[in-house]
Amino acid sequence: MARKSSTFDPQKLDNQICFAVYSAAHAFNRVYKPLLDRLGLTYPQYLVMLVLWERDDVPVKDIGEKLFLDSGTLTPLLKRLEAAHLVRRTRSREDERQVLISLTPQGHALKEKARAVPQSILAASDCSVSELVTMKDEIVALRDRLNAVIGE
Amino acid sequence: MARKSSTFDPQKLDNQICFAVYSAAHAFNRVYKPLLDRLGLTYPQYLVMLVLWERDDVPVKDIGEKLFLDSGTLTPLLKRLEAAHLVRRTRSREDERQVLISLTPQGHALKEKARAVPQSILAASDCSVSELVTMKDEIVALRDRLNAVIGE
DNA sequence: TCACATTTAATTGTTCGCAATTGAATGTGC
DNA sequence: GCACATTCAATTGCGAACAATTAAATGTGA
Repeated sequence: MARKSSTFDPQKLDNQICFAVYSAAHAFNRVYKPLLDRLGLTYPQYLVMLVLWERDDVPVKDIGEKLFLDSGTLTPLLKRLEAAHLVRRTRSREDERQVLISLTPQGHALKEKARAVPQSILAASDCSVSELVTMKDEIVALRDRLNAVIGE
Repeated sequence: MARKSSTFDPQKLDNQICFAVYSAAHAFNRVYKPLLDRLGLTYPQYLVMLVLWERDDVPVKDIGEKLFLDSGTLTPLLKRLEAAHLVRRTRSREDERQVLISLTPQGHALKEKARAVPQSILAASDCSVSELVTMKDEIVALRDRLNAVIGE
C-alpha cells in the first residue's frame, strides 16, 4: 500500500462529486415529496408541468430536450398526467409523427397552487438566493460539459 | 401580472437548483455508463462496491446509511451483485436480523479494474480537482441541510 | 417470565430512467 | 415517382427508488 497520509484517494466514496450530486438529488426529492403530494404530482411530473407552464402545446421531443429525458420515460409519464386530467395529448396536424402536449384548464390552474413550492425548497435549503444561484450556475456548467462529452 | 423585467421567476425551470442537480446526476450517469458496462456494474451497484472496498463485511443497514438508500432498493440490488459473484450475503451469527455483505475474491479484484474510472470522470468534467472538491463540499453541505429538514 | 416495542431485512406495488426495437410519417436523391 | 434514410413516439424489458407492509429477532419493563 502506498502511504495514505497526504494522499487524496479518488476511489473513496466521500471524495466523489458524482456521489454528492447523486445523493443531493435524492435529498431534494425527499424534500419535494410532501409538497408535491398535495398537488398530486411526482417530481418528474412537476418538471414536465414547469415546462408546460412556460410554453404550452409542445411536442414530446421538446419536453425531452428541456429535461434530458426520452420518450421511453415521457410517454408513460404523460399518459399518467393525461389520466389526471392535467394535460391533453394530440397528434399534430402538420406532422402526424409528433404528439403535442397541451394543458387542460386544471393543468393551468395548478400553476397557482404550485407557486409556494419553490419558496418551501428555498427555506429547506437554508441558504441565500445568491449563493444558490451561484451554485446552480456552476452545476449547470458542469452538467453541460458532461453532456458535451457524451455527444462525442 | 407583475412586471417581469428585473424579476427572478422562482417557478422557471432553469432558475431551479434542484433541476440543475437532477439533470447533472443524469449527465454523470450517462458518462459513467460505458465505463461501468465494462465492469458489469450499474452506477448504484458501483456505489455499493465503493462502500465495500472501503470496509468489508458490513450489514445492509450500514450500506444504506452511507448511500441514503433503504432495504427496498438494496435487497434486490445486492441479490444481483451476489448473482454476479461479487458479494456474499450471510446472516449474522450475533444478530440474526442482520445480513452481512462481504466481498468475494472477484469482488475484491474488481477494485483494481475500477481504478481508472474516477480519472475518466475527472477528464469528462473538464475541471480542476480543486474546483471539483470545492463544488463537492458545497453540494454535500446543501444535501446535509436538506436531509436535516427531512428528519424534522 | 411474559407482553410489548424496536430493529432489521424482505416483499409488494408504483413510478422513473434508459437501451433497444418497432412502426408510422416525413424528407431526400435519383 | 420511388427506393431509401431520417424523424418521432410508442413499446418492451430491466434496474433503480421508495412507501407501506410483513415477519423474524432482539431488547425492555413490569
